[in-house]
Amino acid sequence: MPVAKRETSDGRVIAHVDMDCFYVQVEQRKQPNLRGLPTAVIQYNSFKGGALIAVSYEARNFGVKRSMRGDEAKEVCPQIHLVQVPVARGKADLNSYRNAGSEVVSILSKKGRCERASIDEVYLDLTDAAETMLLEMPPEAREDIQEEVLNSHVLGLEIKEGSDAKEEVRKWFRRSDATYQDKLLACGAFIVADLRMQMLAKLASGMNKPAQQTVVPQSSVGGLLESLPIKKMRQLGGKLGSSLQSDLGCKTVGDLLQFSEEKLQQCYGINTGTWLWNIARGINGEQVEGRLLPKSHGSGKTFPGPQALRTLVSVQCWLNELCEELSERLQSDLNQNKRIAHTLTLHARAYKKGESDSHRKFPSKSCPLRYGTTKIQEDALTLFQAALREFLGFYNSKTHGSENNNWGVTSLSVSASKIVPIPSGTHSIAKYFGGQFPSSSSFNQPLGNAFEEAVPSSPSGSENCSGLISSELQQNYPEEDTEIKNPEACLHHQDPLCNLSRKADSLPKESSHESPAGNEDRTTESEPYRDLPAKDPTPLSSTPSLKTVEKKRTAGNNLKGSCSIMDFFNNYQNSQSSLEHKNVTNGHDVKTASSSGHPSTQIEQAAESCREEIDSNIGECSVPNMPQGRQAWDYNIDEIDHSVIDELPPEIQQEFQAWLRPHKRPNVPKSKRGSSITHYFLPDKK
DNA sequence: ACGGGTCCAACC
DNA sequence: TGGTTGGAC
Repeated sequence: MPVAKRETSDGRVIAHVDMDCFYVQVEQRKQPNLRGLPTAVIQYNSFKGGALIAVSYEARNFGVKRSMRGDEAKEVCPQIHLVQVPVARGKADLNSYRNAGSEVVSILSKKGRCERASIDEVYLDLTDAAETMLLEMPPEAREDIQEEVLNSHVLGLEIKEGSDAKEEVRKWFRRSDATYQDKLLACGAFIVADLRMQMLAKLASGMNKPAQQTVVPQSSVGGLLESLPIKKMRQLGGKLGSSLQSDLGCKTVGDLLQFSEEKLQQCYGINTGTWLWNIARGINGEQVEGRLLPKSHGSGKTFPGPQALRTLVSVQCWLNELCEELSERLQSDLNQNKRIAHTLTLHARAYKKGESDSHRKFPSKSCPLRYGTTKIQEDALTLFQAALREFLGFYNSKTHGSENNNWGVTSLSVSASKIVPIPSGTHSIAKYFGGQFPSSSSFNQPLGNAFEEAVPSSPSGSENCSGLISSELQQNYPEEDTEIKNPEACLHHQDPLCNLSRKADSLPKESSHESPAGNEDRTTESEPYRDLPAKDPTPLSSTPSLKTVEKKRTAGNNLKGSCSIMDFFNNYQNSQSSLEHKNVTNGHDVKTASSSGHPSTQIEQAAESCREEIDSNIGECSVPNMPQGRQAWDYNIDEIDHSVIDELPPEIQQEFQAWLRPHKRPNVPKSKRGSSITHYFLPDKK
């Protein structure tokens, strides 16, 4: 666990924790006999021995590199142990790594605010803990300094020839004439060393990296940046970094110093320009976000070259797998963290045969996320079909149809975002969602935005905004029937015709005789309740049962999206009176409730059942977000005497600090930039 | 045909 | 504001 610590310009002590070859460490914990041996983790054994995605330091010593194939690694290092990434549902399953990453965070987060940057990378703000330690046990008073600490790299500390490095480091940490910030930093180093020992115990694997802990005093930042190659700087490893080199002639971060902030802004925009100007000076005002949980979940897979998916059935097959995984993760997020995702997005890559630009853009599509594996699968497929039609072109689809062999999908992924916590005190709601959703409790409000463009809202407010695609799906794949029961048939050999002959027949070939602009969509709208759920899992019929209609009326309020739990709270906080809102949500006048937001979801439906509980909680909602509360904050920040800040409650201090940080500004529109010579310097505009 | 994710800024 | 895209790691 190599760790770099640094002080930011505002004097905070930040640790960057980067678990190197993390996947290997996790696998070595699973198989302790592999500890200390040259090991690599690979994905997909089939092609040239699989792709290496993590390499232990023992293996690196043999010249094994990431992005080698397994076969190459064996050549370079015959004794290497290759461990495969776990596979579930025919795809890489990163869950064990994700969970191990959570373990890491849970240890680190005891010492300070954590930001989970990736599966194996965390930023940790140790300022508070370091301050406490400085008071209780200042470095100069320490007699015992751990080995771990003495092994630190201290940037800027010269170790003279023949001198004892550890002694020098010890002296550096303990020197009494150090600045306050360096003493704080020293404390940070002690804390990190301690954390690393804990991690070691937790992961129980060898410490692989030679340079395990690096301390970066403020005084050495300048020298560091002066010689740091542009490309090594975070965020500059890509096109921006290239542009900096080719257009401004910068080889190192320090070379940026010669350019004014204005110049950099002209070249790269107001925010990037300021950011560049700052980082050249070692200034990075970004604070560590106190966020332990991911903002989204995704599941995807690539289908390189010949493996490309060429039929709707095989796409559906794989989408089902991806959605199943996603749904599982959403379910655990709900159970463990009491969070609900609101948006489902589908991404794909595809090529079209016979077109010169064979990899045209495949549009991504999103829609409100309905919980329940089957729902997610249905919606994902519908999104895919919408995107595919766009991809193929509305007119082309008339002649070729989407079941043609003219396209191939080379990657698929589904993701869930807009994840918000269930308000505290409503845990019974979580319980409500904890189990599987009975399909009977659903009402199919299939997809909002994805089709709104194709299906204009009727003036009355279009209670049913589903389009042709989804309705075809519903009809051709009535529940229970649509499910591909045996995905393995698809998974093991990627033959799309996985015992689905009947279903393949029922695939929507209809799309081949549909009108280009999607006008036909409207015709299906003539059955207003077509998409409502049957109470029983029977195929949907075009003549809805009374029960169904009833369901729609009660739950129908939610169709306008004003009644989700979160919306409920948001609206409240946006200064609507709860009474007023309650009237709306409990009433049957859908129109007045409609303001914005998502069409209905099951969650919202369930929310209705829990409304009383929410109402009782809402009374305890904090008031500061109410208008009066806001006004209290409406003064000039510059007029505040900074010395009082310390006396404010921590929360307010934080808010105040936020004001002192650099603010992002909206970027200047292109038209304004393009008028000058500066557009010549815009990044990578060819 | 460098995989599978995740996050962010910019654009519309 | 929110969906969509592109980029970065």
